[in-house]
Amino acid sequence: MYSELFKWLFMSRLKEMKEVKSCPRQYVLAVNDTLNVISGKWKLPIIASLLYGKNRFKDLQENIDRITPRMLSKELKELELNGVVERKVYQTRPVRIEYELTESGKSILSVMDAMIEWGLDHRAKVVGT
Amino acid sequence: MYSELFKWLFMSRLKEMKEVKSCPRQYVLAVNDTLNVISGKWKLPIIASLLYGKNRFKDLQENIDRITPRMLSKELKELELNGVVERKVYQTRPVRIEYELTESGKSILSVMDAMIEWGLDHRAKVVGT
DNA sequence: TAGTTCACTATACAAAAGTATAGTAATATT
DNA sequence: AATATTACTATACTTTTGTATAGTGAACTA
Repeated sequence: MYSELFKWLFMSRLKEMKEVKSCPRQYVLAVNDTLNVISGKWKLPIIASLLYGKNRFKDLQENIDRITPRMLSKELKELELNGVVERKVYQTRPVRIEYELTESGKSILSVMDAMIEWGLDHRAKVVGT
Repeated sequence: MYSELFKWLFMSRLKEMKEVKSCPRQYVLAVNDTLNVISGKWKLPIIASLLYGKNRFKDLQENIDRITPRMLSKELKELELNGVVERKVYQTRPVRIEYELTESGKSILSVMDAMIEWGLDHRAKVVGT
């Protein structure tokens, strides 16, 4: 488990560098990578939609309530840059463009699992007290 | 595992409600709760700092590089509202105020673990290809 | 050939998130 | 009595993020 080590995390933001020498820098990067992929209003709905099977621009636009083409386009580009989504161009006439989750994209469900678990637990604790 | 069910998630943002009837609504809430707690520029550094043992306002301010008192105050209030942090007032003269992570706050490390794991994996895949 | 679909882009704007800088009130220290 | 520390708050501003609305160009369809 990383938890013990995580206590030494975030050295980039923490000042007392001497004491945080042993901090695993790559963990900070890993957390930031993950947050970049899932933060923002539309990233998760897009990922969920792609998991759900909708993969053309139009499909996504119809499937995700109130998203504008600008946002959809922008977010898809970012997700592609981040290696989470792949844009495939099929050379039919007319060309058909499909967006697919990469392996990494699909495996982000593991993070969702952790978030669901924590969220449910937390809600129970807060309501319970 | 929640993964299979997660495919039916995000009904709040998805239009085709008939097909998503079986969606576990509480999972969506759980994910949103979790994201609320960890998103923003300063939430994780604050949580990390508190784990690390720094718990007075001044400590946190010195420990978190470049945070302004306005942001620290604002974020601590939000974290308190969300049940992640507890503000304790000790009736000494002068009063001493300490911020502590609640049980929920501490357990958010499990989410971090998942994010570290995914982030490292993802980085390896992206660099590796 | 007029209209429709697909896959976007452009421009302008509004709202949310974060920053900079200064100030306050209570107490303690010299 | 003057200065310092703690725990903040207030005001104004900038940056980032997201929205609204319209338009483009290529192909297809009636």
